[in-house]
Amino acid sequence: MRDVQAQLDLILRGAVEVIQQAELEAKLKRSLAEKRPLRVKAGFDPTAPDLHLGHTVLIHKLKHFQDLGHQVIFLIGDFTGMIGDPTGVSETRKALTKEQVQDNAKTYQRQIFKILDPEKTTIEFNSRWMGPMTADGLIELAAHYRVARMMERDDFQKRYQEQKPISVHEFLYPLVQGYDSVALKADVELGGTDQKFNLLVGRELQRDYGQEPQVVITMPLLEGTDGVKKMSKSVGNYIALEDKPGEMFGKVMSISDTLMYRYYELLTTEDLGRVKALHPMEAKQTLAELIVAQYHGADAGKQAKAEFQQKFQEREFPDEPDVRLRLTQQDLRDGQAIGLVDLVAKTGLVPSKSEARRLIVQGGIELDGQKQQDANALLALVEGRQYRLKIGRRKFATVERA
RNA sequence: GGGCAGGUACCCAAGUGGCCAAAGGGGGCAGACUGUAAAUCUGCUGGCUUAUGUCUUCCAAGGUUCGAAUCCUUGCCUGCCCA
Repeated sequence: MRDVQAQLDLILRGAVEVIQQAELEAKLKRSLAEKRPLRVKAGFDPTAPDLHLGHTVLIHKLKHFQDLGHQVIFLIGDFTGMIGDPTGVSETRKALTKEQVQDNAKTYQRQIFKILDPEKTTIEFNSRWMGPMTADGLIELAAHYRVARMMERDDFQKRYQEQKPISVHEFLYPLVQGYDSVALKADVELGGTDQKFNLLVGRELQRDYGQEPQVVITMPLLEGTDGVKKMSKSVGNYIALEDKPGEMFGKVMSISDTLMYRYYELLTTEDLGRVKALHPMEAKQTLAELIVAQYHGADAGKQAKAEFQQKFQEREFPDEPDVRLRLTQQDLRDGQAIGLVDLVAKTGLVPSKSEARRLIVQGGIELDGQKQQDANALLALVEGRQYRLKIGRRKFATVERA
């Protein structure tokens, strides 16, 4: 184990806030002296089956602790997941069923080991202690915190002022998360900056339960692909760890340059000075390749890059279209031609015929490289020939007569 | 339990009897421009056999009316105030 200063350097990298740094130093010092690794906890809500890059900011930080020889606890909030974290939401979240939570939790375990060392990682479920807790226990827990303190929370207050609903069970969420730290005797808890309130509840509860309060380390929230809102499953601006290589690559490429540097900072170990010296597009492709490689392997990274260049940069038709359409005799009018609108709609890459028509009129459709703008066009397709249909910017289909 | 204010398209939100498939904003999609982006500008954004056509929409079910997102009744949901 490295000395305190060396550990601090790594631990503080990228961190927004440490509460309290002096306590952290003391804990590290003692850990070193007693050869007792710190217990480092980070909790995740299994609200959706996929982890995304936003979560990996924390997971990377866990990895740092792991590399320093500390005990990393990946806490799956299967119990809290049924409550739904009210943090940052403007309305009550829907609760998940037990089955959903379990399925999602399984996926989580598979995904995090692309970063963490499975041998050295403890996985916990907070249902282990929350499940058996009786109503008495819950009431006792609830007695440890005040409503006024609860309402200090920005999001609760905002909702309250805006006359939006707050359910009582949402108050339980911070309490349970805090109690997790008690149950796990956590020395350190990691979380996003938005989690600060919940993390601090942990400190207070630990103190109340006679434990030394955990050190809280907050990490920045990674912005999603839109570059504005935090990456989140519910907003849909996320890059999932299990996105297909091509999709993952494409999503990374669609982010703004500013955001790209942020991703470099938080998701890689690349030297930022060196990255900034590169042409932005080069840098972005390298980033995309790095990320794909981490989750799908080096080959997949290279391949995704090559495909992307072919498909978008060279504006060539990809080897693998999204859809291969084979038209039968019934699809053709008089056994010969097909309306352009019908053809586009038949690929299923467009939600309705009206949408297909709109795309045509707006110049979003190309057949064999030719822009098609006549919505009423009838196409006579030659048998045995393959046609290439480009729909919008990123949808491709091949068409032939069966 | 009582009083009051609300529930409109993916989201926010306007609309209080016909001119409403429903203003405006956001988001999304497309085009131009580019570095494949971002930013910007423009257009589109319920479905259908594309029609100055038609069908289905404004919490739900009934009702009034030639005609309802708009009025009435009941129900469900949300918030506030009082108890």
